[in-house]
Amino acid sequence: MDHRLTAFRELLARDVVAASRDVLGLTLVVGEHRAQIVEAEAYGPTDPGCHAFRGESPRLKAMFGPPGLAYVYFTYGNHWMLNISALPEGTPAAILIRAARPLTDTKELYDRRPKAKTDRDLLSGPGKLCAALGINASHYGLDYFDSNSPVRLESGPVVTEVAVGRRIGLSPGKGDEFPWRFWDRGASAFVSRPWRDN
DNA sequence: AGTGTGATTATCT
DNA sequence: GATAATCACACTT
Repeated sequence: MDHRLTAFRELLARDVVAASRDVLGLTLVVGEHRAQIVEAEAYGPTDPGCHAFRGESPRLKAMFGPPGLAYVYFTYGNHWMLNISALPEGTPAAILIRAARPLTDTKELYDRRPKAKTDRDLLSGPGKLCAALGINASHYGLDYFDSNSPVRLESGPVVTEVAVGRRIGLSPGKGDEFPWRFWDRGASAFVSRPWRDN
């Protein structure tokens, strides 16, 4: 593991917000596909927007586990979401991977998302990303730092132009005002909501 | 570019 | 029985 990825791993163990910023630029590898992460959000303990706010449950096992596991869940009757568990075992936190830029052949991604017209439509949202990459319950709990894992992280450039905003989709009063969403300004065309800081 | 709404189901109260 | 870390489409400006 190179320095960039090692540094991210250490940050992931102690600061989920800082890690959500640092994850930008890293390479998400799913099977044969590779994509550069361009948008992410932090969810942590004492956060009303976090699924674990009301304590542990079977679904949340990965979030309560050690840092670097895939927390995958299904929502709105339609969409899978892909997260990276953070903070030490017993402390619930996660990074929601919201958008990425394809780095490898996109044929299969288009097959899985027939409505996509351009490469920017493939991974520009957490539900779209999971659909295009084929993420589902079978990926639950996988280790992002295991080089044999079907879902893993590899190194990538450090992103210096990082924009910050409020998290998307939270109800009023559930932490919707926390500035815990980060995206790569230089890749804004591949982000779920590129237009501005808020 | 922005607003509103329906789809559809696992999970928890 | 209510809710949800979304998406796509229709409609307005």
